Amino acid sequence: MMRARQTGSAPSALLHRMKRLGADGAEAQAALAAAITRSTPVRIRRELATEGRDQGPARAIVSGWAARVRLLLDGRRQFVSFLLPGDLIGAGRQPDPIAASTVIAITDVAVALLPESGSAPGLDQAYATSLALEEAYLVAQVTRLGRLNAQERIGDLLLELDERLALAGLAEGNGFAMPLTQEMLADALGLTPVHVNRMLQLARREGDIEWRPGRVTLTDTAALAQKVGRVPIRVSATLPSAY
Amino acid sequence: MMRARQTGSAPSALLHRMKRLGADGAEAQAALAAAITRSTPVRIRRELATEGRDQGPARAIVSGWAARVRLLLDGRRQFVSFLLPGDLIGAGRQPDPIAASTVIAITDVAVALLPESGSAPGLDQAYATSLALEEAYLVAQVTRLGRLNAQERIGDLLLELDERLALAGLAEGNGFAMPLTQEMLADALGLTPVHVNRMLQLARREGDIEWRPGRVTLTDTAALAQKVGRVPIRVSATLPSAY
DNA sequence: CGTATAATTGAAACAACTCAACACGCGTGG
DNA sequence: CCACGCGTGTTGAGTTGTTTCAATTATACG
Repeated sequence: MMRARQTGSAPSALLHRMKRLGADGAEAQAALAAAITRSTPVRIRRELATEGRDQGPARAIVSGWAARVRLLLDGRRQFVSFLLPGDLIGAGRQPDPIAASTVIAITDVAVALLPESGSAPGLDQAYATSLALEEAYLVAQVTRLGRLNAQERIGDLLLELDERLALAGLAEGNGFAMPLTQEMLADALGLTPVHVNRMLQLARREGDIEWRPGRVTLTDTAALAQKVGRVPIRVSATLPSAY
Repeated sequence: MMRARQTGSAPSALLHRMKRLGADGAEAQAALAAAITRSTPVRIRRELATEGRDQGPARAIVSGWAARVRLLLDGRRQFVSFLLPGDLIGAGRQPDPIAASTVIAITDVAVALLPESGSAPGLDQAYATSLALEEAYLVAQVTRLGRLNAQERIGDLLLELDERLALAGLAEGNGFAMPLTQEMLADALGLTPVHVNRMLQLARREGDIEWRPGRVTLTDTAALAQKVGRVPIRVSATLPSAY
């Protein structure tokens, strides 16, 4: 059940996503491609950043999944967000940044140092838009936890993951490779693993999803979106609204 | 019970906060002061931004409180965050930004247009740090909703408000003017107003807080922080850790 | 095979919700 | 100046969604 494999690498999720976010010039793409060739592997369960410590240089997930996590003193754990291929880490521009949360590799991951801000046209715009997207998804996570019930939370999160993987060019029809265990899902959704299990079964019985460990299929994304009341996320008027 | 008054204006929360975030040069302060003189009033309950619509130019709350809110289709409401005096709106740098959430005035509010990015040294740094802080508080809100129980959520949020007001120079000993109703608190904490009411009473009985409509007193912030397991938020190594 | 990790099930307990009624302060208009 | 209405806070009783605990079954992997 423990899959240490990377999930989704493809032509390159990072190139794909950054292009969609505005880094579509040849120069920017070349700089990113160069960064990717120099990317370093990070093993599953290793930390990419530590809460309260130096954030380090701006980086990107080239392949694999990671998660932003906060640990409470008594052992409770909250997954704040998931980092998918093409997502950025620490792309903010303030000096001496400190990580607000720990980032941990959920699968084996490849990480690249991001080209310097300003080193190619379009790059800064893509960084800024990525940051705005990140914040928009945080807002979505807040409403998910604050106002959705267990069933809705699960459906909504799966739709978000699908949406974001599509942005990175990792759409695979109506489902995707899914390295999260039910326990991780629980820690992301503010639920217990037991309850996540029961609600997943319910969703399966109702035909909303298929679930094999390691892979989810969303039977009908539009219907599911309607069912959980999800609206797609947009942060820029000039960006396609597909995600 | 309806207090339409502004809460907290003082010498100027915006100047105070931006100075603490790195805009401490005379030029930056002068630019901000000029912006403040040109600030416009916004009435309670009016919107400062609308989800899905153009975000508009970067602005700051000069006085009063606002909130970032998301409305679900069936009427459920989630307060994503509160905007206090000195907080920024739409300080991201991506082009054609779209608001990810509606911003609504909780009290009468004064709003100033922010000086252009790059128009004075230190300004951009303060903007970036403010953005990072905003994200850190979003992360805090996620853990609050995901992993804290009702009692802890209330204590934790009150401590955060205290912390942030202090950053804006609006600390008033051990309490502060509090324009939020219990219903708003409920919508921020993912609870029902009834339950918030009961938990507030509990907190009062246990001596953690005093509550008069319009004003909260935190009897012993350190003890309360310990009780709810709260750790103060930091985003920059060069910034004072006081908040 | 044997061991570890993940998924599943059942029963009982609990935190938080719902519904409905009531109290209170305050501004407003008659 | 009083009556009324409205937003807010408070209370009680019953219900429900989610948790807890503990045990069992599947699945991967060496």
